Amino acid sequence: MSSKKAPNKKPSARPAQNQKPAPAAAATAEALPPPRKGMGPIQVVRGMRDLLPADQHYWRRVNQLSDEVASSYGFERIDTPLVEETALFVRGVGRSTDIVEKELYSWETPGGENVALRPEGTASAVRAYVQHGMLNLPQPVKLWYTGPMFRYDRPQAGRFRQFFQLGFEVLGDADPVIDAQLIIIGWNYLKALGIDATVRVNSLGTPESRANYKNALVAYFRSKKTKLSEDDKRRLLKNPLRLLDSKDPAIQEMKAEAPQIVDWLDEDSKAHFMRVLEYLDEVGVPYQLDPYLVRGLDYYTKTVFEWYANGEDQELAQSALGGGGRYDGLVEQLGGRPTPAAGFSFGLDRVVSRIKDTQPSSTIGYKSEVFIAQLGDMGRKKALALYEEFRAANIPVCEAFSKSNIKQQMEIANRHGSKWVVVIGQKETLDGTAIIRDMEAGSQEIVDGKKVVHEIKKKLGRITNGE
RNA sequence: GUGGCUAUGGUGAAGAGGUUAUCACAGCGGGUUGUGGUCCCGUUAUCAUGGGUUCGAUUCCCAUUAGCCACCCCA
Repeated sequence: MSSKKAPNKKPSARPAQNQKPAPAAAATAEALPPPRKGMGPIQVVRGMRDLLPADQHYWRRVNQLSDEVASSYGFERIDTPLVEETALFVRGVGRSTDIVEKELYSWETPGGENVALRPEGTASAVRAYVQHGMLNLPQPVKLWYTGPMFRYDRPQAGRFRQFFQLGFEVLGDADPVIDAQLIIIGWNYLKALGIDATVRVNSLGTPESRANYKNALVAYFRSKKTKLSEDDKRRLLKNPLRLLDSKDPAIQEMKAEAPQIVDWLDEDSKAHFMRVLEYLDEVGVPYQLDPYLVRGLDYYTKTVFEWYANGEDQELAQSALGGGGRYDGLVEQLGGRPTPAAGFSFGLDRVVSRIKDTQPSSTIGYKSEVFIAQLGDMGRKKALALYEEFRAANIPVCEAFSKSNIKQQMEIANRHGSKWVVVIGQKETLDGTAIIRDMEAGSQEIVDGKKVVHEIKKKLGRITNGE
């Protein structure tokens, strides 16, 4: 019933809770859909994308493996909200990082809260650890998660505003074996997907040793200030460690003479780092020492690492597949007791695009070995019921019930790669039979309508003579 | 946020300042309503959006938007 003419009732399907009395809209009832003047059909928002059916099997594989790997290493899944208080990321990730400074999707709610779409997962995991008193659980607590993250970055190949991360976090343990094992997990994960990658490792030491090093570094580059570009000068002030990452050839040269962080590590950090490397050696995980590796988030201490895909095509090799490290200060910084922790994450979009490149897919779409074709209304009814029988028997089966033309149905069956087609028409319904056609041989036989599923089971080798 | 390149049907391409914008693939329909993968036929585009130059633009110019690339940064 349409309530169009109802005099007093607003036909609003979805009454907004705190709707303001939009004055303009009241005047013209027609003006509801915003007229995107001159525009074509609506498209995805910039930096966002659809994961189409054709790609889903890659994602399924990646997600299944995530689950397997995580549980085989004793990690438990956690899902945190996509929206958190903005302060969580400001305090967690670091105020002066780009992620917070210019890439945060944040806004004020109608209730006046400052919230943001999560740009990464660690801060939320730590927040949950603190909030739910997980310090009372046997330590360490091992958590893993996967889901979309959001950064208002400029899109590029392998870089989106909504992207998917797989993350592992180990909270409540300072032992270097944790760091090593995280790297081993990542290594095994990539290996299982057939991705050839190298992990680069470095140590940033404690906040104190890092600060000392930073001073030394700044002093060094100050002395060469005249050779620095504007960009690099800005970085010198804001985030000097990043200078080491610069692709500027001038910097590359200066780097050689620059103080190296290893020389500034405190004894504890140095010993810690050595242990990590020893463990990696023990397991035979190949790694690359990278004294210039600095991560973009402020919370890292001691061990840091990043994965890069090996191979010629530099486009993808440029951007990290994932990375992580130890963050011994973060839990305290977010209001918990001082708690050591470490973790890492993978960018699944990049992982998927990598396996797409190296391992092109062959199978697309839903595959089943049996197709049910029907003719006439009686046949269709019978077929509909038969479909349920197959489902109950756990036999993958497909159909095209909306088609009445048998020819078309055969065509579709063929496209699905079905090996057998069960045909039920007027005649079969009346006789209580069904036709089973062998698509490869091109032959067909008539069977008892009640035994169709049984016959197919036999053909699929699910029943041996004994039954 | 800065700079460069690009923008033609669902996809991949071709195209010229001017009457019906080509080609391939996919899709849908059909080849006399009970049988497939070949074949044949039909059908599928206001040439990204807005503006300008011109008698005339999809083709030239500008802006916008988006994609890609480099920077920045990162997963």
